[in-house]
Amino acid sequence: MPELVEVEQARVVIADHALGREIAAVDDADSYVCRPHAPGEIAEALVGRTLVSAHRRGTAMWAATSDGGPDLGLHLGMAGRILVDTADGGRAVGPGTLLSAPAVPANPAWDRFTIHFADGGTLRLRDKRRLGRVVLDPDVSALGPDALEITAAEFRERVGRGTAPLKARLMDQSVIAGVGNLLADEVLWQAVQPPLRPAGDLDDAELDELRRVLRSCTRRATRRGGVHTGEVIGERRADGACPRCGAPMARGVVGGRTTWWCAAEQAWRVPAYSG
DNA sequence: AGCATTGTTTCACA
DNA sequence: TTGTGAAACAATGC
Repeated sequence: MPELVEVEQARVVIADHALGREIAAVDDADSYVCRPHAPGEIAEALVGRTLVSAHRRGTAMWAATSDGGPDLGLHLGMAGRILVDTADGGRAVGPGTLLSAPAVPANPAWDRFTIHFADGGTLRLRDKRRLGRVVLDPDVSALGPDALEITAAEFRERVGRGTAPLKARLMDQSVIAGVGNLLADEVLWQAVQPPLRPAGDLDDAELDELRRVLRSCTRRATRRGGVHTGEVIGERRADGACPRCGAPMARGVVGGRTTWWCAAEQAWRVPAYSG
């Protein structure tokens, strides 16, 4: 589920519904999700406080806490969702309530971390696959600039270098933070760039265009409810066809992830050796 | 049974 | 030392 788009949705849910509510209890018993904290450690740091603001950089998210308390880091991993029960006892809100988004998984056993507010409501990390992470004072220093905040000059400088495939460079969170596997496929298709092309080969105009497309894809996905709504995402299958030209979609592994691209428009062949 | 999965981290290697 | 790629991580669905 979560790339930058989904994490931003979750951040907004927290900002709109979870701030200022006194924390009465915390279930941090999942010692894998909460590593390296011992059970009770996060609870002790949070009980009695409130969340005061919600932040995000790439897919890393955290909430500041009152009275100089530690930041609460919340990472959604591969399948995590944030659910917040409203103070009036209303139904949970979260990305899953958006019409086009996949339904929130219902199994309570998938609640890996829960904050119980004094008003009776909760904030939960519901994560089917358990690759999400909750940690106090998360270290985000290794992340590059957020994909939505990076300037054109930074983008040219950071993305447009190296011999790694363009897609791998885009997904390198230390280069630019927030672009995951699906968004990368969508952006490269929209920009008509081969995923396998070496990142350092792009000129400034191409990099500027790539950044423009990244921004438009991200905005569009946010508007429509998630990165899965991308135009080419539905064609990521064996009999998929390019929505522009109808050519078959090609499949490969780039940057360690399954990658789909238009076999005609985004083809890349290693230039012939001409020495 | 076997493989794939919208993320991150660690390790091996050039 | 730096960059790159593969595997592991946990759990589930097809």
